[in-house]
Amino acid sequence: MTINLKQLSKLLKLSPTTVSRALADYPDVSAKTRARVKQMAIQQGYQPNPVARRLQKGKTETIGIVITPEQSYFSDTFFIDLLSGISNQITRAGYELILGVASDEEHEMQSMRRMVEGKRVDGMILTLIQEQDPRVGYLLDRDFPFVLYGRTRETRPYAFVDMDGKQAFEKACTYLAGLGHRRIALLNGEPGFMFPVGCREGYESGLFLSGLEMDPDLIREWKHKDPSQSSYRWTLELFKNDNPPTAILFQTEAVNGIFKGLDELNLLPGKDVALIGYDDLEIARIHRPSLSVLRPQAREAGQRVVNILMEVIKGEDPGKFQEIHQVEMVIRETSLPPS
Amino acid sequence: MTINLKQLSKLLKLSPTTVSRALADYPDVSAKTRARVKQMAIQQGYQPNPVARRLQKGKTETIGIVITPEQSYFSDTFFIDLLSGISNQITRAGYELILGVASDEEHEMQSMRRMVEGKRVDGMILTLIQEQDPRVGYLLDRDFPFVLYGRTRETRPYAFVDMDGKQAFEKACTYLAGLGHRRIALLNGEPGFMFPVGCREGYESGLFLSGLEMDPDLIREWKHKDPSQSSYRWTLELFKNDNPPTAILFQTEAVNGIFKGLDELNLLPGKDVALIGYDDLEIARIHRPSLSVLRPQAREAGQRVVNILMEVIKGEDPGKFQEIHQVEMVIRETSLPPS
DNA sequence: CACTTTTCCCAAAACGTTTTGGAAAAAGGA
DNA sequence: TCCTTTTTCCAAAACGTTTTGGGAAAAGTG
Repeated sequence: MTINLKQLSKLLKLSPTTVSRALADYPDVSAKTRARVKQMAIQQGYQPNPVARRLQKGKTETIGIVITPEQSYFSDTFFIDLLSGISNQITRAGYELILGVASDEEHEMQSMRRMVEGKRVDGMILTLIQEQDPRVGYLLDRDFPFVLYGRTRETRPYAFVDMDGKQAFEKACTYLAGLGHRRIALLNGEPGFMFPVGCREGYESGLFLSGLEMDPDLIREWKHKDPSQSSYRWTLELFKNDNPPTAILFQTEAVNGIFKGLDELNLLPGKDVALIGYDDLEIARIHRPSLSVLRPQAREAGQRVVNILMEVIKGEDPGKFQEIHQVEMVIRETSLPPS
Repeated sequence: MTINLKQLSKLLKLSPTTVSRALADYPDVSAKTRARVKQMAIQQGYQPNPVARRLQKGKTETIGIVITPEQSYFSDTFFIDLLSGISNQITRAGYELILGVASDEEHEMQSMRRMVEGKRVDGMILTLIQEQDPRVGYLLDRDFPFVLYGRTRETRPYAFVDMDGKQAFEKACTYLAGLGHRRIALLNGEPGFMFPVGCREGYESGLFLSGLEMDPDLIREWKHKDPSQSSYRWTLELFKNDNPPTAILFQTEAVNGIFKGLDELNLLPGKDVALIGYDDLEIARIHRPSLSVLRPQAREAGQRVVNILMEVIKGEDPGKFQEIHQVEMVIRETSLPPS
């Protein structure tokens, strides 16, 4: 059923060397035999055994990624889009993507160490990055190729692809201010992770650029493990304020809790309170009124992550690859002027 | 940094053969040297190169799975739980899980063929099974090891782990009937897939056992690609009925659309209409009123899938492994008697 | 003690590629 | 024609394991 190189070369009355080189387009095999070899290879359905190739090449041709279920991150389209971009690009390079699922931070590290120290991968992709992320230090210490989707606090140079959360939230904030909103709240992600840091910077910068004061009472943080519940509570709390917000910025994962909170307060989303979420999840499109969002291009980002990782594996300086991608704003029905 | 077998054996003044056999607990190496070898291996941080082992053993020690983004299947906890069970069990066996992400059915097949014909995996795991599933025929034809999470229409014997959707829906249906509901609707999954078939059987059986007539007007089907939108429309349509339902059975993925539809009709979930969903997603727990659900044990199922696949790879008859797991019912706040 | 059995170890082969370092044949140049 | 260069091919080594098939030494047996 599956033919190997030796058998194929016998069929062609050539040496395995020549067949191998013909298939790899080496110039030292004549055009005629090259064509003959390729045709026979196709006819016989020959595919080089990847395991043997890996051993000889000293590469695993494999990239590793570890995900954690808690990352409600896994919501809808966003993460799967990222993964889709990653997977396709890896396949295109003839590589493999191996997946670890870890229940907590400890197992996450354990799963990564198994891949790295067990020589199971040539490079790692990291997501859901923390401000102080032990994984980054670990990989830098042993000079192992990796790329972050996101950023962390680390002085040594490393490669990353990140969304410009700061610019995104600044844009959303100035947009709302431009509509006349004066009390804009931020329901931010969990502290400890890197992404909310940028969100907050953009939010503050947006307020400043619009000549608005920052009010600590209008900033709240929800939890990854329980986005809906925590955002629900914070929504109620925001409106206990004497001078409640007329607009809220948040991550779309938290939208269910916000809708629920507003509903309980008899406030209509979009009408009584303007809303702009980060991430274009399905719920954002189908909800009535539909949700205005900041839309990161997760698929493209995933592809870039892989392309960069390939360069780093080749030996390029990781510090050269630090990309910050712009985020577009999609105005739908929940971003009207204050009533 | 990373030591290999030859270097380790030199350090121990033993042959590579003996070291290899010592580490593998062969009886033909003395207890004393075995201990010595193992200690040195740990001290030197030796780990056998998996690629070399795979080549020699003629196995890839790798399992493949292909997912499609359209499977809104990916919602929250369910799929990630399944994947978590799969991943952990695979790691425990010293194997690897490689992941393909395919945008449509064609690429799904293509991704699988690459894994199978490219000798990249020893076995495949299939999810989101269709009634007529070309993947199953393909794998059976070439006698390649695989296990389904789900079932399909196929006469040849094959291994699967499935949830007893029939029993689950029957249980939910008779429960609601027992509360006094006489008009119970079914908002079923997309035709063509296998799961909705069982749901429908259970639903009909439940009605029958409760002495209720089946009414085709109370059965609707939503689309995978757009669960919320389609279920929203069907919800509105259900209540155009002269004799509308007092309860709805459905898959929890579709709950947003149902809530939206009920809201628009000024019907209170749980109070005016009883609801029981299949799958215990986050939204089910956090919604007020909280949603009664049928809860499949996805993690355990994932582990079983892997254990079975390992047996099939060893050469066991796949027909021996056909498991149907019971589904528990979690009564929360949306399953009250009719008002 | 002489023979058989058991214990313990190892050299060599094998897995299926790619790379290295030529070598033979063909072509080009005088 | 003879020498040099180019073209085209290949044998052997290498990648790092595990398995095969002994073989020497130690232990048991009569």
